[in-house]
Amino acid sequence: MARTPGTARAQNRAALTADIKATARRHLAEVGAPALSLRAVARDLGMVSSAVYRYFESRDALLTALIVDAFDAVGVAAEKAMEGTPNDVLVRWRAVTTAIRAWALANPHDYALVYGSPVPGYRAPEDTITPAARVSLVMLRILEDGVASQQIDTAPTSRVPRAVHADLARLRDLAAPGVPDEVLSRGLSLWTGLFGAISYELFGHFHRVIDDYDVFFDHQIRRAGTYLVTGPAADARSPA
Amino acid sequence: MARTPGTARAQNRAALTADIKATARRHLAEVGAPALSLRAVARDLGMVSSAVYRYFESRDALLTALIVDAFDAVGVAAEKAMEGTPNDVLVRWRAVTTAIRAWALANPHDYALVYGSPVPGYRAPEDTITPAARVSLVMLRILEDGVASQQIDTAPTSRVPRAVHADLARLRDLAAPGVPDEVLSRGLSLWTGLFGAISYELFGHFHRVIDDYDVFFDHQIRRAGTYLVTGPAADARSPA
DNA sequence: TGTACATCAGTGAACGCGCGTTCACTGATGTAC
DNA sequence: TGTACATCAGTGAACGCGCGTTCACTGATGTAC
Repeated sequence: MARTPGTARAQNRAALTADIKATARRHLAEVGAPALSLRAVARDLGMVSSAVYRYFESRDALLTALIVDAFDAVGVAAEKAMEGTPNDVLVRWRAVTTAIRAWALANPHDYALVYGSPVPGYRAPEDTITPAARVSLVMLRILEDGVASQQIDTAPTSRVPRAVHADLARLRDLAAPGVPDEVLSRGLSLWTGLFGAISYELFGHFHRVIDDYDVFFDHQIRRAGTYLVTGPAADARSPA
Repeated sequence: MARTPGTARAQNRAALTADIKATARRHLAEVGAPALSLRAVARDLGMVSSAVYRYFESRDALLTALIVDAFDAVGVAAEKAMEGTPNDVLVRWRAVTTAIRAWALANPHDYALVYGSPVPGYRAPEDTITPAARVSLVMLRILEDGVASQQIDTAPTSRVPRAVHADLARLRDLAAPGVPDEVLSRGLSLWTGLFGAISYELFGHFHRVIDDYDVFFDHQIRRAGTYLVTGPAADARSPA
């Protein structure tokens, strides 16, 4: 059992690392990422600022940890929403997107941290790529299962340019076997659209335009789900 | 002619105000909004930091001016793209969205300033609302003309919840006469989707997924245009 | 056209503050024999 | 089980820096008569 706990020192270390991150997240929620201060975090924990350097090698390293955690959190939210749903594209799409939005509303600064403007001067290391992809894999899974069970109309509706096909093919091989260009393309469009909708709401661009965001979002998501499954109107289709 | 020029002092004032803004924009492009420093701007102009207070009452006021300018700039970009186009929804949609993306790519920090995370501690005054709306009016105009000329399929495809209808009705009365809920709803969805797509690209979320952004964007925009005009597939339509 | 006064632009010093990071150090916890 | 040494956590002072904003001031530009 000496596996997780380890020595008392190691335990303390793990606990304090978690404490620092938790405090940093609280500060993040108050002042935003660019103003996040290592000294303030230390002060809040009753330790001297230089002590934090035993746990995080720099302010950027702390930010990276927060970013990784945020990506993981939104990934977990999406995965949980997916769990236990039947293989019904509309149901899953709605459950997952609703969960992502709910997470964003509950953690606006984490959302802004990962989906808002990049923090100036901060360069994301490679370690963030895997956690960042997590939430997208849920989406791709919906597409995959939806195509496999023939819920999603896969008929091509527009010519896919060669360069786009190359990108989609790579993505398909990597994480979405069996999902044709047509559906991947539709899916990516809805996916970026989802984050556009959440950002618009969260960053206040619908101020005085939309009053009831909950209902509006759900309505838009249902529309999007329909489009995902059926594609555009038949009269717009030009066989490839 | 004493209108625009005015006294020599007033001219100097106008010129220096413009210089300060221009310098601030340059700094913005280098360090981002949260790190924008009034002192650094002053230094760069060879003046003492307190002198800037003759022109902008605070750092926030300077930021507000930059925000207003950015909103105006993207609005102008969209308007210019719209000018001279025939009343063809697909052509206009493509021209306008392409212009907006081009502006964003050319001015990433301005884009981030207005469409990215809000600057922490900064509260946008009401003066930003009108310039912020400018670019959206172009979109609404496309819808309006497209509906009036019967290019856009207006057949309802899904029940619009009451709360959403209320919001859409207000928007219609304000800026989009004659555009039915169905089309407004579709349009808003594509509109937020546009900014989602640009943000995804600009903020690096498609790193290692999409290689050729130009082609990808254009492909997605054409898809979206088709959807805007025709709506979802007929078999998905449930008459209201 | 000329003078007297008011307005304005820009200066320079100061206030009070916070930041990230380094470094030599003390004292506690762990490890090897 | 006990001792000697190595590792580590946390301290406190310091470096060097930058920030927004205020204020009393000088000197130039404008305005009214």
